[in-house]
Amino acid sequence: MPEKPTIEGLETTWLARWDDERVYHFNRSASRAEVYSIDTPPPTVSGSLHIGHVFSYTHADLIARFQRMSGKEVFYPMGWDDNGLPTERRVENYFGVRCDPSLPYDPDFEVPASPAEAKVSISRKNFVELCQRLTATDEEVFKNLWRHLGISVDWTLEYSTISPHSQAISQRAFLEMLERGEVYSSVAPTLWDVDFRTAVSQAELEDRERPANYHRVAFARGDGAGQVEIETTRPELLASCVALVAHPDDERYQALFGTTVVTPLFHVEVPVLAHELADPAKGSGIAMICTFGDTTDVTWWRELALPTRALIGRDGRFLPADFGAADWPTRDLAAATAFYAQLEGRSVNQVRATVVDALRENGALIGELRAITHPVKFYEKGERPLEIVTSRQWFVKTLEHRDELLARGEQLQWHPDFMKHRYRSWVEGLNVDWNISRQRFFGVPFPVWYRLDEHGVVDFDHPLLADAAALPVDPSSDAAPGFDESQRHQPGGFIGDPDVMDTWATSSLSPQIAGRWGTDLFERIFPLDLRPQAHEIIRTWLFSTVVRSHFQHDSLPFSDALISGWVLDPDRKKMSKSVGNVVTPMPLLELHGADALRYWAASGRPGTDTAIDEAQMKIGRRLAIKVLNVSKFVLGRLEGVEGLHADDVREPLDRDLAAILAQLITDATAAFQGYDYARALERTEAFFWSFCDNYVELAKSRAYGDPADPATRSAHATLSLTLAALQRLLAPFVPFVAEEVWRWWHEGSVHRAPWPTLEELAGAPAATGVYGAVGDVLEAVRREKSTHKVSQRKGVAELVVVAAGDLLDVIRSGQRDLIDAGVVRGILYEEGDEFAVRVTLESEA
RNA sequence: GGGCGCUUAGCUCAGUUGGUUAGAGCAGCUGAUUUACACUCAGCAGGUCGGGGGUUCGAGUCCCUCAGCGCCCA
Repeated sequence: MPEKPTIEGLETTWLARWDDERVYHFNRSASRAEVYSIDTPPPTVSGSLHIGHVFSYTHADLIARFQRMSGKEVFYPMGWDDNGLPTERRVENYFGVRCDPSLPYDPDFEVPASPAEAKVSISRKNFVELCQRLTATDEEVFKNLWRHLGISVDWTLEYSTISPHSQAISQRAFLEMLERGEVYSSVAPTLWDVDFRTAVSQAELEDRERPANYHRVAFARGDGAGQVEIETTRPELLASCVALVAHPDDERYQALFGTTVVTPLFHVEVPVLAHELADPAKGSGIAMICTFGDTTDVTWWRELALPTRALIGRDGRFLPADFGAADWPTRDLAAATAFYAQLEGRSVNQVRATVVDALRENGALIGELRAITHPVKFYEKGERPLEIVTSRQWFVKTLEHRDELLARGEQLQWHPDFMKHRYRSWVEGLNVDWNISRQRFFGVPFPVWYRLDEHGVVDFDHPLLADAAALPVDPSSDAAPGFDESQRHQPGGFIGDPDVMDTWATSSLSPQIAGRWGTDLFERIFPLDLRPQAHEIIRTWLFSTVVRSHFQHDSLPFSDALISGWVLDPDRKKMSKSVGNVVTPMPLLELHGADALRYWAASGRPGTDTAIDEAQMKIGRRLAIKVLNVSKFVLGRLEGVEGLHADDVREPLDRDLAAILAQLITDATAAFQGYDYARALERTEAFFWSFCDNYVELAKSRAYGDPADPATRSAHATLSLTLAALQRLLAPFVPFVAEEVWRWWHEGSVHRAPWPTLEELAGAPAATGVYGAVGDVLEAVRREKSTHKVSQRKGVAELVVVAAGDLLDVIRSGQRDLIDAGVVRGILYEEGDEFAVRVTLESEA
């Protein structure tokens, strides 16, 4: 025990010792019943470090430490989600490169010294190498933060979602789903980001309010008898119009249903149809259906069995149009073709301007444009509105399992409970199967190839599957089973599936990856006990993990989900990059210390958004310092005192404190078991400060007495038992200082010490109220001294306590400590109904 | 449009199944002074618990309703 204890330097010391002693090492021989397993979120390492990370990872760590002290063997891995689009984008910007999969690998490639405006095109393999290079350094930064914060993961269980192991697991799971018919590929209209040039899934969408204009456009009736006016925000898609649609009950259009109209400019005859998704209140109540302007168009196209006249390509530019083909007739082929020639190859905005000008010129545009604001679907990381592009994609069948997935949500224990609504409303709102293919580069490839027939035509319907023993495979460089690499792209040969999987398609297997699915380890940890995560990824990570486990294991992947809230900026505003109010954790960690940051994080209850509050961190730091000081004092009193036991707690005041401590242990344990770490902290902290300021002051004089005196021994035993309990109750919250003070008088780590129980207090003594009653009297004495602005060491000439008889007896039993702590020269008791204390201070002389 | 959460002292938040004068910390104010701790200790002051209505002997807590803030889904 140091002469002058300080919290400076504790982090460095204990981080190293914990490593040396393997305090957080998971014992792989433990049985499932002995294990508490945690499905740690693998953070996206290419994202910036964020104070939100500190927040939610601390919450998980609090539970991990509680469970470890409760005797569980804690499986607490750490993963990195390094594959996927965020990494690609970061690599493009960081190195100034762009992936062009048509280029050959250049083994001598060196990155530009400084990223230039014009990006250098490199091969896929070169690109992937750069991704791996950058994520390796990013992961170090994250790891450094977790370690500094005292997160008690077993670093030997580290994984990354792009590692060969993860790829093998991900590919195996995919092949098994394919075998069971839970995944399929099809050519379908898909939401598409034209900048990233990839499909995106429903989970990655977000609506953004955008200004737009309603254009009123006249269509001639097919029989020449007048015209029909529709309103559209996307006149550029006029050429892909396949029908008009109105609500079946709409009086205005009853006569039109079953007839045809002709599109202006392109002279294409299209039917007028009825469908209940047409909104009579929107625009003129009749809309044009294009293939495809939005997801409603896709629904109409499918349900009304309309032809496909897709015009927008993967790069967002207009494709050639096949006017005059069988399902694309026009009454004026020459005019349609001539006008469309001005549109082909142009962007959406350019086409819109050209079409609107032409409509205005020929009189089909009616009146002025009408400005509106409406929600537009964006890829959450994208900058331009999503288009709908028809392409081949792999889908997981979620829609037909909706009811089972809803039942899984009910089966899961949510903390807080109301978070289950997020899951339910998401699953209820699913409208397309989960698209897991991405037309990108840094990800897990699909382990499939396709035959080419003698004409070089691809047979997508009979994919060639990788051998399970060969996983992981990369079909872009590994030859298909039974083929030779020379047959790639050759008639009669094969091609590899060009796509990679959605990041969530791999991270949804975090239990299988971390738990080494296929080995005995997996059986010891699955289903996991806890999924800790933030609420914004319920619809992605949590949902997708439930889907995979449901299909693969017919089980929930974990029994409990602990959902953390958001960290708000100090003004309670949501943090975002664009607003520029994102707070990075390292400076705060260095300024206030890990225990202090953890204390702040622990005060944020599950599911509750919490503002960054440096004042709260300072209180945590104060708590840590107090733990040092009170431990030093108590252990100073106990020097040379041997063999203390709960039976030595004899004095009424001490026994009552022990009773209150027993209640605290019961409460804190129950709170932790219910995942309410914040409540456990609040209770423990309140008791701790009362112990320091009241009990220690009351018992101090006794504690300085003769160790052989039973009263002194009682104080010593109480101080010892209480301190030992408090150090452990606080250990999950302030692990560094708790470890420091525990080791002053114990062998081994506090983080492997048993969680306090009532047994160590020799059962719970009955509460008598002495501690509270004596405290009330002491408070009255202190108030009197404060009011008279004299030292608390000032003597009290006479203290008169007025109370009911039984209460008087209680107070009398604590008299000795009260007299010492209050410096009381004389004490009198009076029977009375109203509790009162009269204090006469000693005169100045 | 459907749903969820929040609204308690200047600020941040506790208030378990309805039960005595509504709690804590911070900030503020007034003091103390060093045999664990100035990164300390004591004390004081501060609230018609968002508005309205209802149930009840009794409502911060239950019910209805309105408002504001935040979020989820469509």
